[in-house]
Amino acid sequence: MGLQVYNTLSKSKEEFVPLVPGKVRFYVCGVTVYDHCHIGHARSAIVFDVVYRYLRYSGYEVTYVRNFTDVDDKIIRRANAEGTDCPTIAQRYIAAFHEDMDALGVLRPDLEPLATENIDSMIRIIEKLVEKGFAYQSGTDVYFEVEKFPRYGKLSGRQLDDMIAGARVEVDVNKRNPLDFVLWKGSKPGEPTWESPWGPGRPGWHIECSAMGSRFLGNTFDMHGGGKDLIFPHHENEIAQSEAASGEPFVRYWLHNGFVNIDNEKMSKSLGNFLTIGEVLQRLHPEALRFFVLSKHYRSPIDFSDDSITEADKGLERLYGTLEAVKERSAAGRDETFPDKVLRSQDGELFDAIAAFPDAFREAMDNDFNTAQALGFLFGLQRHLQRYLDRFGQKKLKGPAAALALKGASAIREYSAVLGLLTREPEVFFAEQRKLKIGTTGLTEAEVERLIEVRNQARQARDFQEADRIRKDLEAKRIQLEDSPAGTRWRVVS
RNA sequence: GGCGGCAUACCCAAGUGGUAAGGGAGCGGUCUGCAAAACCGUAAUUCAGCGGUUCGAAUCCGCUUGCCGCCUCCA
Repeated sequence: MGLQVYNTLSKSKEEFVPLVPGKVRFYVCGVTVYDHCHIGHARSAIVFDVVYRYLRYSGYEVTYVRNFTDVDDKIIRRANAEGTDCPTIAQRYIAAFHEDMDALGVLRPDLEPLATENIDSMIRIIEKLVEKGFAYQSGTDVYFEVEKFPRYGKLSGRQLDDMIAGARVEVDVNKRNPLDFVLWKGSKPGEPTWESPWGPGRPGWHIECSAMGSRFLGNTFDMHGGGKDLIFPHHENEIAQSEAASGEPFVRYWLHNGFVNIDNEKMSKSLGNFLTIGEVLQRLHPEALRFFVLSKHYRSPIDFSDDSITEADKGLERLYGTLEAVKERSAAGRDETFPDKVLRSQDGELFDAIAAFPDAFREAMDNDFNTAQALGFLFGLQRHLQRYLDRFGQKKLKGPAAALALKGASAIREYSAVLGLLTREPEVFFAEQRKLKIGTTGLTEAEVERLIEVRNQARQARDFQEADRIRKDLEAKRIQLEDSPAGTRWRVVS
């Protein structure tokens, strides 16, 4: 069985069959660039990054588009507040977004279109909608008339009547139906403006994604992703506009990721429990944030807390710890190759675990991107590998013994790379961890290293009382020492 | 009011009809000068409760309880 994905449209898992065999056209709603991104954006970006990576790993040729909404009320407001213009604001936060994504190891999509560079496409769709009678001009605005589109509500599972009955639908005298949404807004003084058949103005939010999606991926494309909160109205409206205009189905599979809560509360600016990606990366390794996100299924809500990120941190360190051990202990014999029979004779259990791993990993990922299960399998392989290393005590591995260990390590790295994890050399990772956390201890790296040096001299002189005293002092400052034949390592514990 | 989701060991979490993965914490052991890390062992006769379908259910159906999200800009 191949890839199964949960499709919001059918509310069930479906076999993924791309429109064109071997190719996937994939669109994800990007961000509105008016402020720094928060960890909710990070989750969405990481989740769909893994979808992208896994599709490519599975052999698909993927065209991945993620837009920037760079014209919007919030951007205008911010520009006015700062006495500058919208492009300045947009460019600043696009740069910040890229900085965050790069730090998180989120791959750049194949295309990152800007709304403001696709106004013509939007106008053409709106023209077609007016022509076909799905849209009407009212004053200086143009609206989509939801009652003209019978399938309205099919994604979010709502009935028009139910929605109107809800108390929170805004009343607007310009609209024929309160649920009609704006396609084109007549401009007010001081706002960015484009010429159009309906006078100067700017596009509504929903039409942007319809236009960029169809322009770069065609009238019908395979996958569209975004946060759960976009299901209604944004994605519902995209479907209505696009399908009304083209007369073709818009998207085959809709994927939506769950929210991030903070200490079991919804993250929001009004609650003040808002964490930007930049803030979190001040104290948490980017791969640990990734690990945290991927340790739970992408559609479920996830709770960000000190405990949950500490767990993620420890899990990652365990994985990297084994990679480091392999690297240190298997230096010799790196270039030698041995037949499987020879490798298997070193340790049948490890050899078989390595051989069985790819299918297990794929099975997990094929099941609607079950990264949590995939991670579980990764730990299984890690344990086999570490157990194998431990069999040799402190001895260095050579020849086929080393080759088997290296084979295990490269299996771990190959598949964790599909998750965007374990992408660094282990010693680089641990050095980054120390650098990140040393600030919370009140010491500097140099001070710690000097104390370790003093302690090791004491140990050499067999003055264990002094050595243990230094270690205890460091421990009190949350610095943990590990003695090994390769020397003394240290880390900051949470 | 409408729509949808969730409830699995101390905590996090996978499991979607065949007899409970994994991680963290704890406890015991191995290793170690002692530690730490790692490894080994240990933890749910049971999956919110009740009823039903089935040879068989955490998994399907119904009801009950509790929690959460969306319906307004939102990842």
